[in-house]
Amino acid sequence: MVNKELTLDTEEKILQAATKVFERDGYAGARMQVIADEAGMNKALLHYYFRSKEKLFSKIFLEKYNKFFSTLSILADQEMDFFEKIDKVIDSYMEMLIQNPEMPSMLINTITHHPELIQKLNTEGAQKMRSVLQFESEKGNIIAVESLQILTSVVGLCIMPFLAKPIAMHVFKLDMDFYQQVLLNRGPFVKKAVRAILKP
Amino acid sequence: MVNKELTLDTEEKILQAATKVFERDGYAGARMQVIADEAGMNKALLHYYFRSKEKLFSKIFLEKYNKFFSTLSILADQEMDFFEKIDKVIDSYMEMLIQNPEMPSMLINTITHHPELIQKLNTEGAQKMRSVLQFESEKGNIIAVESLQILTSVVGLCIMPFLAKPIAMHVFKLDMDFYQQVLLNRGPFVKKAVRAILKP
DNA sequence: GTCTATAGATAGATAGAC
DNA sequence: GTCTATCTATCTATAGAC
Repeated sequence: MVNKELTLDTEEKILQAATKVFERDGYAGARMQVIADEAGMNKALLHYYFRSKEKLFSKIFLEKYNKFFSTLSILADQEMDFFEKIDKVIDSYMEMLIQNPEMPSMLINTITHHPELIQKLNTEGAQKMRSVLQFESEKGNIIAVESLQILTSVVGLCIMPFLAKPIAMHVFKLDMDFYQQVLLNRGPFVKKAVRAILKP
Repeated sequence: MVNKELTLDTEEKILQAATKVFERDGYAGARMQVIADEAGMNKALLHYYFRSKEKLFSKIFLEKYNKFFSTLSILADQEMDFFEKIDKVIDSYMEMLIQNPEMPSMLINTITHHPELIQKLNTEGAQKMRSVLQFESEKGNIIAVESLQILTSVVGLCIMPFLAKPIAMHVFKLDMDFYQQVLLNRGPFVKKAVRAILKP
């Protein structure tokens, strides 16, 4: 197996470079010229392959986020204890976040600048999870509350330290290593927190 | 007292119009021409009063967010029961969020596009709150865990339904009235949730 | 202070050679 | 498919009249 870098075809090179630049600079801050430089080719080629900046971003965005939502769908369908299932959701969130810490802020930025893309996200996985919560709530296994309150709590608990990283590091004068440790400890903390919240 | 609109001087008119447009469109999406139209005057006047788009945004951003941080500072200093203090923080968050639901996403967008502005935020209030948490944790009144885990949890629980609003409404096919009710019920839910999390 | 007109710069997109 | 050169649109910012 040769070095993957060398075997990438042009389209893949563009997608990889664009992903990097969009993650770092956001949609508005990203420049087609910078993506071209990063991919080691000319600007015109980006348009040859993807027509426009908008279409290039759309492709990357939907692939990234729909992949995560489909993970959610698979988990919802599996036969297992409810709390085990919640733990697996949290694990899957944390794994994704450690690998892609910019995903939450990229999603928020996209809501502001490309609300139409939100309409194209797969909704199945999240819907299934909501049903699971409603079922457990009706059985009395967890607190009786609108399931949206629980869903937003789990998501908020998972992603907040990633969203807040730049502010928290400035406000509390923290270094990268310390903050990274906080992030790595987040999963176990959230699991305990969610159990405490859900107790009827 | 006459209608406030009529008595505003030019500078205030600009600030009000700009606030509205920046909130709705974000910094990158905002247009000086649109702000001028909204304020009922010419584009050149905006530059006459504020020099540049950047300076205009900076002024509005810092005023808005530092005001909230100073509220936090005042609360931290007050003599009262710890859990009462936490409840007041949550009340103050929820009140601000109901009035300004776009504040969290505006802050996230600013982190991406103007990281230098983050450096100018008042840090005192949040630092005091962290000390309060560390003190209670050492006394054994609440769980023993890095105080950042708790701070990010409280903030995350409060703001998540506001950040997630467009996505949640799409994914679960909800109408505005229903979602507004979820937001109004958030405060009491978060108070209970935080108590559950903090129990040693 | 407030306006009209315009300069100046940037960046996405395309034409056309190879 | 890939490149260079260029068009075109957009938007911030300023010059200058009133």
